[in-house]
Amino acid sequence: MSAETAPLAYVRGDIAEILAQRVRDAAHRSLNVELADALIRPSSAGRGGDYQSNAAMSLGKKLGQAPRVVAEAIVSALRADDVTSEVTIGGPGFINFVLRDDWLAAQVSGQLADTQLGVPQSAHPKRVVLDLSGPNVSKEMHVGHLRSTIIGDALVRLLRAVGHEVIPQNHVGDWGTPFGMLLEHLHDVDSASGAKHSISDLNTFYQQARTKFDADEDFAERARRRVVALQGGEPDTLALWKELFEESERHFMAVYELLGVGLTPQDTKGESSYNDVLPEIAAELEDRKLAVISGGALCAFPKGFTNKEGEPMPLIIRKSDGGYTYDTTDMATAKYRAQVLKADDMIYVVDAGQNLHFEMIFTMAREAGWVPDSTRTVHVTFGVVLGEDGKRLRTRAGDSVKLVDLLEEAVERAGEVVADRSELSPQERAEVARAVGIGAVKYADLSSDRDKDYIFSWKRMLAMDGNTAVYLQYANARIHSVLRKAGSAVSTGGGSVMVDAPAERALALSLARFPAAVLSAVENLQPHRLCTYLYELATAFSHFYETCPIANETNEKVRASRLELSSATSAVLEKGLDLLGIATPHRL
RNA sequence: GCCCCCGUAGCUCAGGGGAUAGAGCGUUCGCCUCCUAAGCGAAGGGCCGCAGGUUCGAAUCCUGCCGGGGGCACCA
Repeated sequence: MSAETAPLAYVRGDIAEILAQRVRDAAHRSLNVELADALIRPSSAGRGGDYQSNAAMSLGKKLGQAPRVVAEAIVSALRADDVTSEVTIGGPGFINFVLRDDWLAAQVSGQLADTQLGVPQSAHPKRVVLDLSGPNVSKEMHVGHLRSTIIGDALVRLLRAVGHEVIPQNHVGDWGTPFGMLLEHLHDVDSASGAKHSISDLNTFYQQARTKFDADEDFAERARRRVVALQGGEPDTLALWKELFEESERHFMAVYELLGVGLTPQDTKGESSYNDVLPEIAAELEDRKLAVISGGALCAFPKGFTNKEGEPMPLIIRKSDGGYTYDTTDMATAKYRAQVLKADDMIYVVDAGQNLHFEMIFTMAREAGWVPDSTRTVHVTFGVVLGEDGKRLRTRAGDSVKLVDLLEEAVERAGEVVADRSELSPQERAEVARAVGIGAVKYADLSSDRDKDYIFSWKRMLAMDGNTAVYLQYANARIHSVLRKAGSAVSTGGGSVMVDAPAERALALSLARFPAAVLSAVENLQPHRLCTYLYELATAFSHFYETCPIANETNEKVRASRLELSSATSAVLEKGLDLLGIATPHRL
């Protein structure tokens, strides 16, 4: 037992790591084995422990001993009294750990005084180039851009939180065949190209151009020539293009602002910015025999990819008409990110449909020696946004839903919910509606496994119960309310946390797991792991709130402790939601 | 034809080698003279798509099927 030993002081990071180290040490001392993994996991429900080690079973097999005997050997050699109050062996050889109450209390106090709330900085900080959002110039942003933008932004925040340097790259679609169509069409209908065009005009123009392109061969030919003019830098064409670009970027920034996403014009590095190097890219691949003419086009064949006919599958580096494709642009982009930006990691947050394309690009860029083996290339995929009918989300007319409309509706719907909150001023209500509405949309996107398609449902995402942003925001608002009532500023860690009641203990344990949740989200590039954690924390708080009086508690020491637990919960909720890009109003 | 993703409670989703598979919604039943009831508690609900295999142990890993989605030569 632990009574004689002082508890281990506050430690940053995943608390399971501490137990893992102790178990490895014990296994080394008692059995003379090096445990690669102590297999520490949160305890199964109802087993009375906080954490368990599952290492004895496999180790027993390896050593030819009964798992329970191995477990006993490890436990007898274990030196963990400063962390645990009880260590038992259960079942075939599970080692169960109960953490010391006073250590948990010290963890929470320490966290509260720590600006990082326990989240450790990476021992090997990396430079991460992260591709996200990627809207198209002259098209309004639609739901198709939602996920890349939201998930990408959350990943930027998460990676930075653990100490990585992140360079966001907004690879906007501002070049290529569609612009030939669009520019040629604009030229047809409005030869005085100095006229200003709003983004929704452009959206309409775009659709008209598309229709004309498909129906009118003469127009299609002119459009192709217009692409060549654009790529060749013909002044009038370029001037008109620039207008489109600037109007579009104003629109993008307005959407990012509304969404609360940190992207700025400095992060924009569109397809057009690689235009000048495309000939060099093609020439280098051709000179080095990495690309050959096939069917009239210059093609590179990365190893291991075949098409329907079982033939090698190409990246089209230069079309038979001399133009370049997004294969070329993406090769140039990969080279730039690896060699100019000197990325350690290159992350692309792009829908799952592009998987084959990026696998080919990554493979070819490595074959060309542009991306070194030491640089990690990751395609962070995500599924489609579905309507409640289970089909791709569309408007009634069958068009893709404009992002601005969607977000405005979110704020409006949230506003209706907030309307009867009489204690809020009109201005506060507007701010709260925004935080709740936008938060709901973002959280709905972030809270389930990104690889899955998800069903967009207003009713569910704005629900007060369950794993939603509002529920978390509400929990946090309640805490602020309690703290106001208590006349206490948000505590910054007076070290007065005591862990006694079951609900206090459960809350403290949940708080102490925050760093592990962040690390898990970062390592797997899965924001939903943090969401799941935050929901568990909010649930633990709700239980604590129901069963433990806080501001009304008469025992001063207990009251101070509970206020500090509440403050810590608020701090973690706010930090956690901030890492997801979600606002946390103090009043709802 | 080949490749990628998905299949867990009626619905929406967690869990991705460990003990008795968890939430929320919906259903049923409780809880506001008490810090925000936008809340909390309880009950009921499961051949974890199917079949093999690996393992002391499989919802989890492997193989093959079935079902859904996506991709596979000059659009991006």
